[in-house]
Amino acid sequence: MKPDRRLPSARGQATELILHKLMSLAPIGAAAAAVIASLNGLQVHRPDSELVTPRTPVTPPRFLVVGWAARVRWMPDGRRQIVGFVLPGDALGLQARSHPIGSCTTIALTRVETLDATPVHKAVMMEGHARSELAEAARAAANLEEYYLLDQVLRLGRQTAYERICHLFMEIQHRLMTVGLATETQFPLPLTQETLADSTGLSIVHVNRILQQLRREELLSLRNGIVTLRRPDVLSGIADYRPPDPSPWLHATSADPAVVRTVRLTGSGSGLT
Amino acid sequence: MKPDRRLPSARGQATELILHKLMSLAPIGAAAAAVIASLNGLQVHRPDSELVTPRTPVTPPRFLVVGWAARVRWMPDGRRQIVGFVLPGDALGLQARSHPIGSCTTIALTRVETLDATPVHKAVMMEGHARSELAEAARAAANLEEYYLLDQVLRLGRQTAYERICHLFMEIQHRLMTVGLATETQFPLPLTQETLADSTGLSIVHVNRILQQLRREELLSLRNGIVTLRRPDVLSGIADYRPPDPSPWLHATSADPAVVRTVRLTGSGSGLT
DNA sequence: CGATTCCTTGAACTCTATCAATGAGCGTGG
DNA sequence: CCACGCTCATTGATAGAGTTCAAGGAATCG
Repeated sequence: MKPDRRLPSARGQATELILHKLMSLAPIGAAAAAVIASLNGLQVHRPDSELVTPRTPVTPPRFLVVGWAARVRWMPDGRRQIVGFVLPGDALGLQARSHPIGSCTTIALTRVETLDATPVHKAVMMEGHARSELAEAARAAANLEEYYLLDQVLRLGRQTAYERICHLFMEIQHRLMTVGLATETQFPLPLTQETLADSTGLSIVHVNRILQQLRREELLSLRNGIVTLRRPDVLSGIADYRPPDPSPWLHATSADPAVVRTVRLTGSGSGLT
Repeated sequence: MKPDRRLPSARGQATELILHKLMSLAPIGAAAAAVIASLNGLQVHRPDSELVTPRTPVTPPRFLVVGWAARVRWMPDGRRQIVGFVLPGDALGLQARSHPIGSCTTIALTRVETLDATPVHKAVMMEGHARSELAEAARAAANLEEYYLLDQVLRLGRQTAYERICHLFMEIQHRLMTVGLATETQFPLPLTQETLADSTGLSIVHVNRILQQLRREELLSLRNGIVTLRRPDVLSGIADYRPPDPSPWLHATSADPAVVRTVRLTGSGSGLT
């Protein structure tokens, strides 16, 4: 793997991003935060490389911190379906359930950077002290993952092409916002229309036409891999988008504000090179 | 709840069914088998009743032992999507991840009977002795559940109506066979065509036409809620159906044959009244 | 026997896929 | 610097898969 020759604070930003996400899922104390801050073992993966291979346990578990990946399922005739996207802050193979199975491959859609999540995995396993905070966060993350999977089923099963695209964009915007990589109206979308088609169960051509329509209607724009939501309210109405409500998972009081405040994400860079 | 006024051995059959399924997922020793055999707290649920309500923890966790249920997601305009079916032997809310979330309701599609799974839940939680066998089985069951969810995504995203129906039937046949409720060529299907449509993302009318076609081609028949696969090989070819491979989850040697032999399911009754 | 519920069938329509071709952007090498 | 090859986006024309509307039949039940 190539050495990391970018901003010196790259690793720090990465761990902050993970911490930011976990804190949105469960209260995270100083001890748990220290575990996150200690993560290292940066790996860089080239586009199209396989991050997770079916039937092969993920060794070791990792956090994706830069770039996008997708869980993909193939049919023998070449059709493929993207089951879900893996975005910065998401884990690969952290939950035992999460990956070894599924017989679906996870591939990098862009250049991807991952961190070794073994310390978190260990902390989760030996259900010790405040480390159970990490266990709770991991469970919440798995719940979230399932939530997005169910959203995907709803999109594919009962929404029109138009609704599917809107819904997917709202989901991505929401997910990226929780890790500080999107604003209320903008987010990076480093996907080809073919990838979009494989996620929404549509043909490339039709994805293109829906995007044209959305632009024509001035609901959004998409240039240089950046989506701008011009009418977020209208879009979420079209899609009937409902963001997941994390509150049911936050059994305890929400995270200590003091801790939260120490973790300010720096700017809203795209996180995509 | 109505008292159970059917075969005296009903509860015994139910626990055998669960044991049968768990043994297909992980080695189950005598101690763990005893936990299963001790399950009680039979409840009867009427068709259309809610077994699991979104945002409400399942209390207590249960095993479905008779009948069919479905996890359902609604849209405000009345469209609904069935995310997956819950068949005899499946758990409701056993895995922490499994249900409290998802914001999807589980409804009984037929008359349903459930057993209180609390003893199993406790055994899984306090990761004691051979009880970890139950934990392993529970994890494997959760993996399986995810597998079926991914199959559903593939069906909805990239298969034609014809393929979807075939694929779904192969999945159901396979799942019912693992609990002794189906043969190689026959299984009960207590679903209306509307339910089938809501699962496959199709319209009722189109489901009807696909079924007509499959009958006309003599690939299967469907009468009185019984599906007969006349050409299982052809059907699984059409659907590109691949049954989940449990071997990756069976880390240890397969279940003790002596124990297996004690658990003979009685006949192949439909289990559906 | 009427009232439901579910299944079946036909006809018209529409959404989405497929086929085919063109254009824009980009990196490479001569 | 430009030509070439490549990938990706775009557009039109056509075809097909699946939906919607509407109505009739079969089975069940009180």
